[in-house]
Amino acid sequence: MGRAPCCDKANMKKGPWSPEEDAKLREYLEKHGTGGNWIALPQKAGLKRCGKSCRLRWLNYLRPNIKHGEFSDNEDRIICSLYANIGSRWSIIAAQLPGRTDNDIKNYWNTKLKKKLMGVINPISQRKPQQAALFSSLLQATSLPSSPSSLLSSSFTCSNNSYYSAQTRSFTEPISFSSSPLSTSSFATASMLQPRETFLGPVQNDQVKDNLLVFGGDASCSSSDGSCSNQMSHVKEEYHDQYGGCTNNNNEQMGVQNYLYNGVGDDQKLMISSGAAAHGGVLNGLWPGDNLPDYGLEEIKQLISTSSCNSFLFDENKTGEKVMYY
DNA sequence: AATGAACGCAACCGCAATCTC
DNA sequence: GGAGATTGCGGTTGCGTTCAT
Repeated sequence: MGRAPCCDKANMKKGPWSPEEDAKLREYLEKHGTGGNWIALPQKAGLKRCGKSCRLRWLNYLRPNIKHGEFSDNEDRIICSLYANIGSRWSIIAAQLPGRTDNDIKNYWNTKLKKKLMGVINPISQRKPQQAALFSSLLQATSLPSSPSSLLSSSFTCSNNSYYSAQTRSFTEPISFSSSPLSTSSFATASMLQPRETFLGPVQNDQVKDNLLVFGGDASCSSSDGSCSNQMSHVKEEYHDQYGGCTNNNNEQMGVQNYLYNGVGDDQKLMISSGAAAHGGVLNGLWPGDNLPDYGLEEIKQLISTSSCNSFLFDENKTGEKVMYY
């Protein structure tokens, strides 16, 4: 049985919003709110728009406190950092940047930030030995667990006594991570596991200190949809893929493993696999090689980890205690 | 000045998750 | 418990603007 369309598209206006439409929508929402039903809203508000379209317009543009314009360096860094660890989870990234929407960040990433990073990827691709050394030093710097097994046997304790068990690969309920400091040994995975509201609060500008990113504080709802939904079901899947059964990317994962077990230590294994498997990323060679037709997620992540963004991830002056607080 | 290419951003689309009845 | 409705999300597209030739 087919699914009914959310609205009668034939009678719906599409395309850019006029100031009049904006005014109608804003006025209605300020008076009545959404009433919990976006589908019915356009009719009530006297708009010939799809409910989805209204919702998007409100959340991406009309909603109060939306920040438009240039992204700051701190915001750049935050985006880089989170992208390197969680990939294109724009809503989660947006939640860390008050006033920014996921659409904004997505656009910004696709049009500017990615290119910025691409500008330095070529030189890196020519430095395999150095990169290996860099990887090594980065991993040392980040104090990752000594082996994947140490992670697999770990659990994440949460503020309200719920926790994630790697052995059972499940969360107890209720799910909530502590916002107290976590060492980077937890970061690679914990950051992928966090529900946005509880684990990562919005990053305040003054929270980026001494090249260390500090997360915490109140949650925000800055996705394009303004949503604050719990991400954990998705995260569970991700984690399952990562350490359990990666069904979609077996080849890539095998490729990772082959590489890992031939070339690098366990620390590296963890770091690489956490990114690669979690996203089902395409590994066009972790070392950008002779054939590099396109830069995949991993290359970008690698780049982020090794170049322009890493200065805030790692305190370059303190090789012994490189701890990020989240 | 004209024109085509590149860019940036708002909006759309489709799918998956969640909710409601 | 199941089906349909609604919401949330990320990828993609379309179009206006800017830039280069």
